[in-house]
Amino acid sequence: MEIKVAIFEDNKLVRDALQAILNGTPGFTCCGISADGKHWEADIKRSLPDVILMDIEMPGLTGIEVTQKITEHFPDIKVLIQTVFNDNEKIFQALCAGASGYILKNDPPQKYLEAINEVYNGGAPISPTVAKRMLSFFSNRNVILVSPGNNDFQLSEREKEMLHLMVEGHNYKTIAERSFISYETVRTHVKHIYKKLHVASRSEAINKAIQHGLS
Amino acid sequence: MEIKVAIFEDNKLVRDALQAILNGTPGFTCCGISADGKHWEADIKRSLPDVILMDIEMPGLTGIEVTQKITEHFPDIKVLIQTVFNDNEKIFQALCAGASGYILKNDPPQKYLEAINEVYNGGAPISPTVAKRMLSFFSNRNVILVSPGNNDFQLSEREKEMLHLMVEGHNYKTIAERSFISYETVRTHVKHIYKKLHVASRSEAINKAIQHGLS
DNA sequence: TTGAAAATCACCCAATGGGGTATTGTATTA
DNA sequence: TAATACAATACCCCATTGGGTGATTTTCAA
Repeated sequence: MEIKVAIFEDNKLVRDALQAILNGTPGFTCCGISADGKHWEADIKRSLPDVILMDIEMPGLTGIEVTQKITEHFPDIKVLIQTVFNDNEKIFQALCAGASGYILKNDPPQKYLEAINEVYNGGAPISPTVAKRMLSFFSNRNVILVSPGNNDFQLSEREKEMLHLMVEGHNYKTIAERSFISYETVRTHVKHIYKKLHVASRSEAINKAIQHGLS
Repeated sequence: MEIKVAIFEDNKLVRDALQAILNGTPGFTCCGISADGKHWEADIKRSLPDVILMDIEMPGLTGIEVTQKITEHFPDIKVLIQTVFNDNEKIFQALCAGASGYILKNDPPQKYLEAINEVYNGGAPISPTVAKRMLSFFSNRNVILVSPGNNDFQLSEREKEMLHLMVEGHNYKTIAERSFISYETVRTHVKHIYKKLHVASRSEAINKAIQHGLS
């Protein structure tokens, strides 16, 4: 049984090269190629891949966002992210996106095939350089982990704005000034927020907001 | 030049076995062994290792705490953590402690030696199982990154407790009940906290506490 | 087109929070 | 031993916040 691989990659040269390598190697098939993430859902439903090779720097929807959506909607499909990891801040976003492995963009083709095989078999291939960057990124940091999802408190956009400003430590007056609305309107929004979050004070609201990633 | 390795491991059998392997292999020396982390600083200053093999589950000071202190005070010493990683929550604590690599406790001796060699040469060895756990741990989580250090607001222990309860959303009354002190005493502590943090309201204090990892 | 949210503003009253000041005992340290 | 810092307690005054009630306008979907 061949491993069906779909490619998301904006560079045509790289895209074609990867496709050629995959189709030219026994055990692998390239079942789909996409230059961007715009139609990721349709692309995937057509190609039905086992493994997706995802470029992290794509125009429009980034590879991170597409990976997030794919792992959410198609948890059985493994995503292998290829990156240069120049941007340090993106490392942990990419980590949280739910990919199954990370390889470097200038790893040799043989590494690509090994990595694809490894994720297909439930492994988690990480290139040494990527691993090193990951560790040094987390080294001596304080990180707060937030329970996933459950963001369905039905807060309106305006209410989310208010809550965000509250989390930042503002009071009614400064929130009103920043939002160009009256003090009393801010209070009304906040009352609605409290009802929706089932809390009765500012600090409880802030706590809940942070705990559920509403900030 | 031989690589000088110090061992932190509470199990005597494992400890002796590791020592024997290291001393029996050309290129490696065991320069120190410790059954716990109580005297980590003296131990290290005596043995002056290049690499430390750290057991994560030790009595007293945990391996995570010791690793944190070592990487803080001796940034040139590489720490290689050996773990079973049964406890999922510990993964990211271990990550943030600043270790240079992670291997599984039941990896074969050959893997140990390879890993020690790899960290010594600036690499970041991560056992496949550990890598898989790490990725699945971060998968689809929201994470808040916090600026490191700068915790020198000179808060007393009691004040930190108060602040912690405030961050959790409690009011004066419930803080007083939980801490078994009076309402007015809580208020006094909180006033002191506000002065030390240079804030003037609860939400600002909460914000600052989270931003600086005081919670 | 009619109704349901959402967004805006306002007033009242009670509860909570914030700032100042003061006293007492205890522990640590110079 | 004296000085210093911290913990704990208490009171006053006023600012801010929380809850209720009510109203107008807009927007969006059934």
